[in-house]
Amino acid sequence: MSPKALRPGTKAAQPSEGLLDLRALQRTPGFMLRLAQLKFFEGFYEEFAALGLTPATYAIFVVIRDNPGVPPSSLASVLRLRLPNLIKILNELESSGFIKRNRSKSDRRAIELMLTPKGAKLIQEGARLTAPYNKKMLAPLDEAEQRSLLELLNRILRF
Amino acid sequence: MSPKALRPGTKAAQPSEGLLDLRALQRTPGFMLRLAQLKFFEGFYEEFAALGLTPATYAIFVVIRDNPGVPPSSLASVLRLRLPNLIKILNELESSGFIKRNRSKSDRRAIELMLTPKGAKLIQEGARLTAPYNKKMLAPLDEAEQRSLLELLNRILRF
DNA sequence: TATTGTTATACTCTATAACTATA
DNA sequence: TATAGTTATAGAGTATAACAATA
Repeated sequence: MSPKALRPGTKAAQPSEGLLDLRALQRTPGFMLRLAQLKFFEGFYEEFAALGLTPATYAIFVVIRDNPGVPPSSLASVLRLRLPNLIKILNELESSGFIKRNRSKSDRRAIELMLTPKGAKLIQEGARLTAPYNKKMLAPLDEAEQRSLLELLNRILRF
Repeated sequence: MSPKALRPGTKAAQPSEGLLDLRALQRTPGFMLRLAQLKFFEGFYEEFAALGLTPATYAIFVVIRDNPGVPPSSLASVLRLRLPNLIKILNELESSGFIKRNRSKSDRRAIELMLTPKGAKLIQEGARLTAPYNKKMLAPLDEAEQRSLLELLNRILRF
């Protein structure tokens, strides 16, 4: 692969950035996943800032859109958020008029989450930014490689 | 691919987890990267807890080991940590006797970071856990796919 | 004046415990 | 008694501003 700066075992002092031997980290999937995720989230904030969407609220909108009536507990589970932390976000989204909470008729403890028309409009606008955003983030990969990456990630997570 | 629960546009109420339509998120690289990273970090804490290593300190040890004399500013840059946040971790690692700070002779503002023998021993023990840990995390992928994933992540990050 | 390292501090994200209302 | 949702709160991670020492 990339013949990286070979810096043998010299005791050379203060190596400056760019000349560092990072090969061990480059072979560490967890570290590379962290850097990739940081890159995607930073890019997301730039791209979606005008709409006020964050990665978390984007995912929340998408799941409610595709699963109207989903309860907070299921939503927290699939998004890997703790329920109390999700509730805080839902409170903001509801008081801003983007989502609605309905009491279930069959189990009056349960909440059914729905998008309001305002929320549906917001995620629809967000969805229009998604393709160009992903394209920019994945620019170094060709189409087949982009599909491959997604498939490998899905397999790791056993979806 | 996986013929996922097809749930057409029924207005069906309170879909329970496992029956949710998550196809949009599964096609969202940023979201899948977040889930994969969470999986790797949770697995890391289980595997390395006995040694007291975190993902952050593991990476710090590896970079100093492979680049003795590296200054904090370069370290922060490659690990994508803000310098003040890295300094706090370095203070703990130094007072625990794992690393040492030397003043540079040529530029007396600069710090050269080194592992102590104790620190070198710790990362050596940590390195022995790395292969089995990565193998467990990547178990759903065969060898070629594991290499492919790493290479795609490296390309995204232009390493 | 600019740069390296450092401290102090604020903010966001995440985690746990406890409460309510329904079952 | 157990469960879904909620509140309060503590902790970890991450951000900016300001300062000391040196260049």
